[in-house]
Amino acid sequence: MELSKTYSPKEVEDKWYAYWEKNKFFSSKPNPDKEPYTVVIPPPNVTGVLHMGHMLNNTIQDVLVRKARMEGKETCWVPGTDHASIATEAKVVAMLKEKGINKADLSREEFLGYCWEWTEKYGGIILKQLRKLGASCDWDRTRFTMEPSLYDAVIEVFVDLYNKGEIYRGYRMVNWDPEAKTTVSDEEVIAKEMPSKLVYIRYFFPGSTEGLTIATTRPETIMADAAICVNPNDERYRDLVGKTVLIPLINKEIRVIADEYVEMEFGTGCLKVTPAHDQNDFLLGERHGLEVIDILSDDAKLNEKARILVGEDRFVARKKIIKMLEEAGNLVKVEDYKSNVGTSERTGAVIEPKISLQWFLKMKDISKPAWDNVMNDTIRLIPPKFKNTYNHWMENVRDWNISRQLWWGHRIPAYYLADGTVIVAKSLEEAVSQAREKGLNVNAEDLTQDEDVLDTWFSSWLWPISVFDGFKDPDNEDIRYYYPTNDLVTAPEILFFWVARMIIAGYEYKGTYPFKNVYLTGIVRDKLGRKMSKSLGNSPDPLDLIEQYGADAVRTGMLFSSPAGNDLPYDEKLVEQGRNFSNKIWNAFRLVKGWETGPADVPAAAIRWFRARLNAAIAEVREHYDKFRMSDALLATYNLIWNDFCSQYLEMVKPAYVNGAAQPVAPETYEATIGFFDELMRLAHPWIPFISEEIWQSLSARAEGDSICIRAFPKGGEADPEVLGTFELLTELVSWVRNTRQSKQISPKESLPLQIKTGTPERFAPIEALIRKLANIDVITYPDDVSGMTYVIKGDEFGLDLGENLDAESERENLQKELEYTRGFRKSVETKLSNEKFVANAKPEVVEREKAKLADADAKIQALQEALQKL
RNA sequence: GGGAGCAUAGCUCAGCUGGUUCAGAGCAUCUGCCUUACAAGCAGAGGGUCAGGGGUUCGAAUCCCUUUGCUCCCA
Repeated sequence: MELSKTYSPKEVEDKWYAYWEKNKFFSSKPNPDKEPYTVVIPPPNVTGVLHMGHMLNNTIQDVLVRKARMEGKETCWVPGTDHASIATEAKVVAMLKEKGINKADLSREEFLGYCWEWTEKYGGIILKQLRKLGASCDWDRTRFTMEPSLYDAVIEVFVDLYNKGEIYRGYRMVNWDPEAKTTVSDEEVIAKEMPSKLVYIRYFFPGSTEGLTIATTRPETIMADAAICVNPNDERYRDLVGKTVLIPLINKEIRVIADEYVEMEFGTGCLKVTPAHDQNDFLLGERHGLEVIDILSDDAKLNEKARILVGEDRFVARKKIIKMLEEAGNLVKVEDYKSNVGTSERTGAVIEPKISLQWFLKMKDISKPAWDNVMNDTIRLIPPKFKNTYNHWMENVRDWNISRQLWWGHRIPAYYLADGTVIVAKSLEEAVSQAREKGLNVNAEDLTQDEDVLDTWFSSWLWPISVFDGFKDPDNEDIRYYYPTNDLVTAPEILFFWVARMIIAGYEYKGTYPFKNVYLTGIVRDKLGRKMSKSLGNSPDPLDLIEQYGADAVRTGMLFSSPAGNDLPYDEKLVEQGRNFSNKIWNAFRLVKGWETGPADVPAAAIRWFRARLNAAIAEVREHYDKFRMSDALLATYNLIWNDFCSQYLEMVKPAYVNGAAQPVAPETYEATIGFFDELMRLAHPWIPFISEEIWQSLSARAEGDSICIRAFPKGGEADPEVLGTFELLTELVSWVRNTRQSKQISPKESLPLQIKTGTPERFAPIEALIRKLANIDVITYPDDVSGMTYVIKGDEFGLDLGENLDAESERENLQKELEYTRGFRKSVETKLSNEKFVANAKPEVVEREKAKLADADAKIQALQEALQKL
């Protein structure tokens, strides 16, 4: 069969993925005889599509999972999606708008119907895309946060925490999106620097022409002022504390208070305190018992509490009020100013800090075990630098606002009576019976359920438990076997939103950690260092990349340069490098497959060497894996295959051509090489699952239903240091010959004679054939003296007779330079060794090493001197 | 404003408990090759005050202090 010169991944990848799925290699059942290895996927948005961040994150998971599977563990990678309240609702609202339908005109049920329709249409896309990447998830276990079992879990947990007194309802400052008319979470607020005005306004004392001046960027909120605040250490205003001033235009009397929060240097040092419309002012208001006056309606227009400008939009009011203040004689001056303004990620509207009635989860007590067990390394964060960030967050943990003014999601199971009494229960029926138990004479019609839904994270924090139905059926086989899971791979951006909260839920509901290791990936950035995003249009489409280069190439490309926790500066060159790697492997395979076996010499030394080299590399790769150094593990595998196997080993053993005909290789050579190739493919399989399977299947006859996926990951063995040392010598010698040819412009095709002067000719005997082959040497002799171009490795001397090509003068110069360098080197080693403190303090093996360096240098100097004399 | 991190070759980064090969890898550059697996390749080469300064140590890219310049998180 003729094999193409270049590897074409497309058919190969589709073929093998279908084969894997058909044979259910990725499905898992609890097996008490095997050690479980479990990973839960960070659920992507149900209506999302695959982006570069998913690619990075899921490739790392797949590598870990595939390796564990090959190591014989009962491996279970649970896939799924979350419902993404805000994102999905926004998409559905936009879709309806295009059809001319307004959400406000729909009933809750009608709207949810559209949401489910949307979910069914787009919900599976991202999971299909993960298959293209090669993700070895147990697809039969695919879960969704809105499916019945997981939905019920969320409701159950809410009720439970409410009954434990951990959930309460209260007024809090939230990020209000006046366009979407909902609360948005902190991470959905994007700070933008915007030009604004700093307005200086005079507040007069009652019945006086005296007053004080404040500076504000929000003059339209003065009607909501509850106080003026100054710093208690501020000499200028000390006397004013306790007095009152009048709010301009509405002449309302407010107090002057003192608090260290106020910065004396900023503005005039006087701060107007508006508890309803600023987070810090709200806290200040709480401390000083100030009134909260909300003058804005849900769509950010002034309401009747403002008394003036009622019905005006906040930005229009801002302009108008400046003019009014000027006319009333309260305006001092207006300065240009730049301020950071929060905007909504979804709608772009300027976020309004707003007092609102919300549901909260108390965090202080419930998060304690989650805090402790990360700090004491029961759960390891990788890289560990994130412990600092985690600690800081836990130290200052704030109550979690879990309600969202949306419809798509888990509806809060709180039921209200007409008088405002709240009953929290799993269902309306239970709420009714609960109310009756309390002696209330109510029917279902008397209860109204809370309109709001829960934050999406309030369902995904249960993910590692709920995917195994750990709430519905707390003692089932799956949860007992798979929980706690092993590794979690995710982005540092959601360390608190998701990871910390899963740990909290883990301890609260299972009494133990949800996973052992948390690997935090970096963020994929473009060449300019910008985060890849759809709106910037700087992200390649992952599926196009896979189409163009193959999934294996994209996987390796992503991982070549992505140490844990560090950002990945994406460059298509990396994917190209990945593709080239596939191609290299493919061509090595073509070479080996083309061999005919027959009577021939066996390059035993080469085989012995590669065995040793392979063992050393496997040990190195395993160590990198153990420490989660993914890029290093990949690069070690890559270099082993490309440099050691292809450039060195295959060149050593491949048959020569005689009279245009390829010579046969010995059966032993063929067997050994196929064996190595097999092992290399297994070692590389987690990184490049498709091509490794393709080649592995063709190396030897395989049974139907067999796969590299389920074969053993190489364990390696002792790497003979003697053999490795001899080959280092060989490599240096060959490089020198090649280098000499290059600099003297002698064709690689012209063979040369080599002289070796050594005290240990037995070291060279087994590698003579290899020297001949790799350096194109015809005759090797062992004279007492070498001549021509000479070279020294440790104490051995080598000579190449170049005839007229030899330039004695430049050769002398080279040797002289080498000699000087070696003498300098020797001197530095000697200085070290003659330093008593060094010999006394350094570890014995370090001293031994220095002594060996000295001996080597001595031998080399002697050999160099001899060579120089002969010239 | 509070906290954390980073600075090593033109670029992206390794360098793990201070000590062989300690100044590395990949990409890029340059030179020579279409050598019967691979030009998506082969064989070579050049390139660095380890951000600046100080200290600890027999010994520092590595530990400590400091200056400068970036980044992230929290407010």
